[in-house]
Amino acid sequence: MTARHERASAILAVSTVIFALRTDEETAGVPQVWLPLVRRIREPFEGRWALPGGPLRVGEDLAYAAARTLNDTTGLTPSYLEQLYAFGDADRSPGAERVVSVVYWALVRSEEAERASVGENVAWFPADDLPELAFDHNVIVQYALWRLRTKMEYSRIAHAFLGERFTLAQLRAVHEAVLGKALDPANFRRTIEASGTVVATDEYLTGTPHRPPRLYRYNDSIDLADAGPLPRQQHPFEGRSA
Amino acid sequence: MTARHERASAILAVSTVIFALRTDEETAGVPQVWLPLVRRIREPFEGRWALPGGPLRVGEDLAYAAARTLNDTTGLTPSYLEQLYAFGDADRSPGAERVVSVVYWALVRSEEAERASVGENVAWFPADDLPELAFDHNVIVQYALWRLRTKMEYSRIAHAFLGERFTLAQLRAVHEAVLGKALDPANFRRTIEASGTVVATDEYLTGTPHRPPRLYRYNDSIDLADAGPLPRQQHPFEGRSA
DNA sequence: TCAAAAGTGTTCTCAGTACACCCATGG
DNA sequence: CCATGGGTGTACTGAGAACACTTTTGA
Repeated sequence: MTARHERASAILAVSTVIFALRTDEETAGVPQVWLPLVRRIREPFEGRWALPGGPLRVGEDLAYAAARTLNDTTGLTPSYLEQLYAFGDADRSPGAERVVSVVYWALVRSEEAERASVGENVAWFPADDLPELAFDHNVIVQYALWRLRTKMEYSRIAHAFLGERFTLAQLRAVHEAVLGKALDPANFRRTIEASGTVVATDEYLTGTPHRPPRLYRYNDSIDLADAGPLPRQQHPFEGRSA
Repeated sequence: MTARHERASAILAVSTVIFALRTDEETAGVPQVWLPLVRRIREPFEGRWALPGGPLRVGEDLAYAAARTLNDTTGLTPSYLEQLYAFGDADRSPGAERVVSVVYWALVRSEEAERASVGENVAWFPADDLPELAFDHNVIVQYALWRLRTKMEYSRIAHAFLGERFTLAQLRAVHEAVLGKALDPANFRRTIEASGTVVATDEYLTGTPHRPPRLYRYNDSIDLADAGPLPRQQHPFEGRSA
């Protein structure tokens, strides 16, 4: 009949797909989407790369656990964090007990991404050229990428890759990197300005070899109105510097 | 550091928000969105209405568990089932141990909804006029309703409320009920026909007090392409008749 | 022949796109 | 003064909204 107080027979974990823009040496200045992965140090899939994550602690909210575990493993503090999907198919962890993973996706600013701890067991990979990952993590990353691209087109998340002030060219570069195609500068400018998501400041970026572009800032007063009626929890975890 | 093999300190359950269109006596033929709820028979929130659901069984996929528990409690078989969100805030189950709920939302055809078991502990409610529910279920229903409305505008889920053959007026009535506003019949027809989501049959619905409308059917050959790269699992649970 | 819904045609608006062109700065 | 990206103007296109109009049935 209805729910008994049996224990659900599953381990509950939280993982996060972290996206940042990085400029590869090869791609010569054109930023691309990268993500940090951690190497597994035990079976199953020992030695394989996997999404950062960990178990949910007592009294810890899901979003908080996502932010905490990603910080523990990569040292990063995300500027955007959103739940992606709960993966719980019975066969996703062959041999071992079934794990239900509540997966989040996160964005980090480029400056923040520089500071990330890298080492033997943490490394960055281009999002559309990954090795074979542990568990079903390849599928998960694909889905997260799809969500990132889809949401980029109707939402305001691009700002989460940038700092406080930015030029429209920088904002456009974010869109281009995520969508993987060039955008018309003139039309992009008009679309963004019409949306009211950014506000022009009276500052300009100097030192360029051409006309100095105006700096803009994020317009906080605009309601996102695209995440549905779920209560906002924009920054569930304000970084704990080591 | 990374995930230990500790047990996550949470009970894992699956619940479902079930939507169907019903024609109230009061609203005189205009269908509205309704949903079935079950009455809780133990603490916490004993006596309150709640979403149907239950614990996840060993070796059972999440979507399957959603379809099974909703069938167990309401007797319904959904024509559409999709994951909504994982709710796991530490304080959502006051007093009791924290429960992480993976919530699904489902659509059932009107004929199927008629057959639903109703009784002392199962009843239907209009979706936008609910009593105070157990746990955070009011918020969950609000979110599911938002998803239903959002998805209705760019996807093909409306068919899940109807049978094999239907008129465009019936399809339009589904949209109108979900969106809560009237739509222009002429423009609706053109939009739907242009989308290629339905195919005209050479049958007509007779017995109307006016010109008999043509019957259409769902176009299976069109890819939805709106759910992202997640593997399809359209009908995880093919009803188990009691 | 009339009411009512099925179905068609026409126009308007607006967002997105393509692309020509001027502006301002460092070298 | 010139190369380069910043920034503006303008025209084209397609989707959606508004609404007038014709068609086909039962009563």
